[in-house]
Amino acid sequence: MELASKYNPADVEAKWYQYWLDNKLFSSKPDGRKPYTVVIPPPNVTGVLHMGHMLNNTIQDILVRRARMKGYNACWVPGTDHASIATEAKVVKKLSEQGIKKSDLTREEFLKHAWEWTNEHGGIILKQLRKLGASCDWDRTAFTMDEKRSESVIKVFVDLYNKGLIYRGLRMVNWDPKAQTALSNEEVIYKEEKSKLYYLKYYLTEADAQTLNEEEGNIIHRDEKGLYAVVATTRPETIMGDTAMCINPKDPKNTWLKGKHVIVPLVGREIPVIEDRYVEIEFGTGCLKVTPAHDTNDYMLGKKHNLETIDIFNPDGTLSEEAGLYIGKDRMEVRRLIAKDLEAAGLLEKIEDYDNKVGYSERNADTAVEPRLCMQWFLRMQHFADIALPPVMNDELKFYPPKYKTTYNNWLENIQDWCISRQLWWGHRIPAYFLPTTEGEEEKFVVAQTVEEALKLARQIEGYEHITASELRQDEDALDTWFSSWLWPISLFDGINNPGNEEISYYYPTSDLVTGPDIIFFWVARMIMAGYEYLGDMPFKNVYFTGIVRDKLGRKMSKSLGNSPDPLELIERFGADGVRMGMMLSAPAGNDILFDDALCEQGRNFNNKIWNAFRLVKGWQVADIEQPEYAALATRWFESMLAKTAAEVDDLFSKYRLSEALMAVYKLFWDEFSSWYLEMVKPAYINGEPQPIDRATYEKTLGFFDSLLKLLHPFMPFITEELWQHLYDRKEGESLMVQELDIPTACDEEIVKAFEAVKEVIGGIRTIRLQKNIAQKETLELQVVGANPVATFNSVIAKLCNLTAVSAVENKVEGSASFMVGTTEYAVPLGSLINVEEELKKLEADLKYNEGFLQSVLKKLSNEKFVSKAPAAVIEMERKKQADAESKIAALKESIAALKK
RNA sequence: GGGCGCUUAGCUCAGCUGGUUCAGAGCAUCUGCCUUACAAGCAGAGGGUCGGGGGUUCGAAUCCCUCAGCGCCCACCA
Repeated sequence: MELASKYNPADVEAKWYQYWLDNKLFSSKPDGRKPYTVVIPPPNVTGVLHMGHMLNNTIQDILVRRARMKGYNACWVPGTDHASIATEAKVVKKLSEQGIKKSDLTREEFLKHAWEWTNEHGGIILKQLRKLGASCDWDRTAFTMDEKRSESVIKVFVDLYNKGLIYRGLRMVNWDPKAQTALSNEEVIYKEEKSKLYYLKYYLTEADAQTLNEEEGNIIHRDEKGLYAVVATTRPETIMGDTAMCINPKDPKNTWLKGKHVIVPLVGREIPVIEDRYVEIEFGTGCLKVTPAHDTNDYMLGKKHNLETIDIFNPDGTLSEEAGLYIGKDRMEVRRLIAKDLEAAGLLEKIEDYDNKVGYSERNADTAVEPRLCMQWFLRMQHFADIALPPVMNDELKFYPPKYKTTYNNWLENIQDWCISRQLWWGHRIPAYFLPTTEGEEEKFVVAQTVEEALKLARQIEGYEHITASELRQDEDALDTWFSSWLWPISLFDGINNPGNEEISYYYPTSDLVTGPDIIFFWVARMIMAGYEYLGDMPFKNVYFTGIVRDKLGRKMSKSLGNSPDPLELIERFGADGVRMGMMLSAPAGNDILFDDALCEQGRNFNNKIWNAFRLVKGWQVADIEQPEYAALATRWFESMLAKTAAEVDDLFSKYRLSEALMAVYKLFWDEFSSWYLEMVKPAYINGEPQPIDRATYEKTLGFFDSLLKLLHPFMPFITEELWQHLYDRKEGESLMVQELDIPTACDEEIVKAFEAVKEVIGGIRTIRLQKNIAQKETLELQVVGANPVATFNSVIAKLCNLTAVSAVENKVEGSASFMVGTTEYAVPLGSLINVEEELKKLEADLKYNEGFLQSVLKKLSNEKFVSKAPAAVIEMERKKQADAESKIAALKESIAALKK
């Protein structure tokens, strides 16, 4: 067959992917083999493939393909996540572009739009993964909001409610005013921000001012309008919600305020001064304004001191009627306005620059989260922390790299209840049904999987015996997206709806989870919790945390920076295999990877190398001739190299050191196989005619190639399949991806070691050729002074260096260039070509180094403490170093003397 | 404020249960080659007092202390 001199990935990738699909090679069903299971971290259904997905899925595919070739029944389950808040935001945006407001739609109408959007964009990302070569069992493709998954979520909600682990309560939650929903603590990202600290004047009430004795202190603030306290705040727009001022009881500078009342600036409301140790004496003036409705700590203070709560915000972040001022204006605008108005009214003492942290919504990066008091659903987490912590801490379930155990431990030890309700429509609707109640009466509800069951439960409540379904009102809220994702490893095998079924029993616990450390709390920890709660076992045995993909300057990839390459375009430029290799070359587990196109280029170049090696081997004419000695040696040596590397790769995979495993195979192919082995066995040309190769060597070489392709396949599936198909005649339906990776790992260390010396000898001769500018075509001769430790390989050395003879001599001839390998001296007679002065210089430099080395060894050996305390083996080693150095020095001196004659 | 991690060649990293001439790899660089598999290549070479300082030890990139710089996570100083 004719092969181009350059590999063109575009020619073969689509073909082989389709071939794998057609032959159902990705599909998995429970059988007698051991399972190897991976569940994909489901990307957002409307998402587009980015570099993070590329890294993540390349790693998963490498693990899955390798497991498959190692004899496991490999099952990689793909799917997407409905990503409630992100998707809903996208749909809202799209609708608003069409002039439709969400508030004008009914829930049903909105969901219709959302499903349309999902069906249109959904799964694009999964299609893109195919270009990468992902060997997912596509027949299993799931969606967190498909029927089975939804049913599982609802069932779990009801179960946890019945176990008393889910409760409903009025709490201070993180409110996203843009999406108009509550968020969990984990969904809030705190950012350092340059803001202002406003010092506001709170005047004492006249009555209180009069009770104050003039002499009581000189720290009392006074101006023409009276006595006042100063409060420092970053949020002056919340003063309408102030219901107290708080001081620390131990704060001497504020004792004069004890028991007094002050007037909220602009608002005019009279509020009490309360005392609480929570207040930092050193911060600002030591006076804190308390706004129980709009700050978590203030809320806590409010509860403790029985303060009134005034909610001055609407859900969208504008000021409400309750505020009394600035009604309908946005909170951020009000901050600017009120500062001016306070200033104008002489109520603003000063403004200082101040750095503080502001919480933002994870999904609406530009929206500052507003603490807000509202009724939400919560999951009690202590129970889950208790079951999920030990298995990770005692390494039953392993984290790679293990440093994330600390992070995990930290979070679980300080666990807080999980706010699971979201004021969204896109998601799993909470299966709680409210019963009609009269004004002022406490709300009543039932929780059940269906309306029918809810009705049954409702009718058991006194006074509701005759209630009808239409009188039940289902909770409007949806569940947090992660409340479905946490069941993923279980729900994919229908283990919630159908416990103990064949699939869940076979595939669970899954093997490896590959994900980013950014979702360790959102997802990883919670899956572990759900796993132990519902199956009494871990959801996966190992977690591989990838790093973040950054650009080569170390910056995060982002749309706004424009530094994120389009993965599909990269695949077009370098081929999927090239890109996969580019991702893997610098991706040790847990380390951020600094992505650079050059790495993909390296991958592409490697593909080309493999391709051309294949062209060489398949281009040989085979003849039934005797195997030359050098070829027999070469095959014996490479067999050992292959075994050695296979063992090394096994070990590296067991430690999840994938980039190092790839590097080991890369070097095996490029250096050992191409540069050494093929050069050794390659038949010569005689009179411009290529000579045939002997059959034994040829067949061995094809066998090596086959093994190399197997080792490489998990990393670069396409090119390896293409070449494997051409290596021998293959039957329709056969594929490399299901071959067994069974390379023997027993290695002849002796020959490997001996050959390292041979390489050095050959390198020595090549250096001489280069330095003396002697073309490879010109033959040379090699003399070995004294015993020849590489005599076995003489035929190999002769072939690679184009030597007429390798001979052992007592003394090398005059006019030869020499070098040392170990303690043996090698010489290449060059006659008049030799430059005595240069040669001397070289030898003398070498001598100097060795004498210095000997000195340091002798110094060590003459140190009595060393000799008495170091272990015998170490001392022995030093003695050997000494002997070697002495013998080298003697040889060098002899050479120098000979040259000087 | 607490916790974790990092700093080794121009770049990205490995080595770190102390001792194999241990100072390594890949890329980049330099030199010579278009040699009939591959210039997306071949052959060869140079390059680091292992962030600074101190200590333990016969011996430290490796263990301890300290300083500096960087990164991440957690936390209710408005």
